[in-house]
Amino acid sequence: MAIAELLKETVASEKTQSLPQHGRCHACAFKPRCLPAALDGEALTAFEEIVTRQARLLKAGQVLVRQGERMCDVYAVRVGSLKAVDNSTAGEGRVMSFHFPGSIIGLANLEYKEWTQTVVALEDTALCRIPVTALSAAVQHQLIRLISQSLQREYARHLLLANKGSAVKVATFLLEIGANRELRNLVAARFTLPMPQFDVANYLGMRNESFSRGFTALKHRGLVERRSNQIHLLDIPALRELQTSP
Amino acid sequence: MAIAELLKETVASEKTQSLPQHGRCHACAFKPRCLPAALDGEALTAFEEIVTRQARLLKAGQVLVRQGERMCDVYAVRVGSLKAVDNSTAGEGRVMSFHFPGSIIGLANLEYKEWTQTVVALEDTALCRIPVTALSAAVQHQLIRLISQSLQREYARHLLLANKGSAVKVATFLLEIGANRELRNLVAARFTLPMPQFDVANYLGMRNESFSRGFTALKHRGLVERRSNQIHLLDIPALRELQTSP
DNA sequence: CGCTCCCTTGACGACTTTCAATGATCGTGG
DNA sequence: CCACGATCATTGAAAGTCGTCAAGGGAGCG
Repeated sequence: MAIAELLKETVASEKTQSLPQHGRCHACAFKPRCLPAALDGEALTAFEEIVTRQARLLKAGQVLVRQGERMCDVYAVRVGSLKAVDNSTAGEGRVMSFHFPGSIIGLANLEYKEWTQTVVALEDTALCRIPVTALSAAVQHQLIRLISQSLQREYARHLLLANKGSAVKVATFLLEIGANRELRNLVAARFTLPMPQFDVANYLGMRNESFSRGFTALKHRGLVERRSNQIHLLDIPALRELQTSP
Repeated sequence: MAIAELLKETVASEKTQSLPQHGRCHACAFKPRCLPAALDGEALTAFEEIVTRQARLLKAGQVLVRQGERMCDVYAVRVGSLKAVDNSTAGEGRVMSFHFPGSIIGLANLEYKEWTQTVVALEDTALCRIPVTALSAAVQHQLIRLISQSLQREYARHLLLANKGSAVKVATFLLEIGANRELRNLVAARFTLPMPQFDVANYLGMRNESFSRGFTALKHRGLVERRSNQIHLLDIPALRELQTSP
């Protein structure tokens, strides 16, 4: 498959250190570590047996699931990235979350049996389809940890949305992306944003223009650099400091 | 116990319709339906066996758990109410959630083994202590539904924090309280807020003064009434309409 | 009665949004 | 290979909202 080949290259070229060796991931043909980071050991094995070969591939812009559809599966992201958009209110929708390799899509919808968000691929993306019926016994404990984590993350986002100015929001977002990449053994300080800027602004609860102003503020302080969607974090400690004090 | 007696009265007097009869709740001496609403049938029974007699009583203002403490248990609220406050940033802390009878406290902390929020009783409150070690097999499935629900709620709050003006935030909050009371078979349109106003304002990501202005805006339109902390929703449909359009 | 705590209201300043125009980047087709 | 158009990002100025500071009012409690 062309997409898989392409993405294989991406993963290989961006790798910076040798990956942990806790068993090869059979569900994912080319590299270990493409399943949720929180899963390991026997849980990982159990997980793999469930999802083996249940792959789904999307090109940039394609829709994974649409708000209102019946939900029968959750999806684990292997490579690529997606956004989850809420269209329930007027206007052009609000980006509720981004999903990168390792995250599971649909954790907020297990209770209501239909999708409450529309999920769209931001680039060529590969996923594992996981029937909710498969979420029993063996993996439930892991699942609980994952949802709990997500909930924690959302609380952090509340703090961000409520208090902070635009520059701080931008800085926090970029640091989050970096931290996420570190978990995936990629360089934290230099990366390409897969989504357009206005998606990020939307996610952070502000207008495109405000994001732009916030970003140039950081740029003028020499904390970040950018060409197109190529981001370079020049002074991560200073960015971290921004989050707490002013 | 004095508190329990007092609260028994409260529950009895506010009850509006006969409660569903799916088995008596042994863990809760006076009424059924004081355990999480999402639990029922055999799951409820299993739950009760675990938490039987593990009660904990708090007076208004008392701290249930403190941010940073080791977490060994989660808590189910039986009667009363609490707030969960994050103190990690500067300032006087941000209210992350309120907890009413039926909700479980600690769902976001299962992954990190310590409390990330300080939880304080808003009034005299009774809880069930539930060791996390007890969260196995029998109740895990229910637990997943509960956390998933919470996550969904947090997404809804994002929509609120990001888009809306102060009046809409106030309206949404009041409607949420009403909806929650409906689930507990209480009148939705008339209630007493157990928390001071500035806690609500904080929860909604705005200043006390902004909340006040938002509320009086609703009052002038004849949608709500208030004496002290006694709230009366005069026109619930109109309040709902506010949330969507302007 | 007077204290404290909390809510309300006003005025001003800071920040974000809005509207509008310009500029950059990329893909397409000539 | 260049030019064009489309999409997206930047920048400015005006308007609106919220935060801040300050003063006043009201309810509850000793």
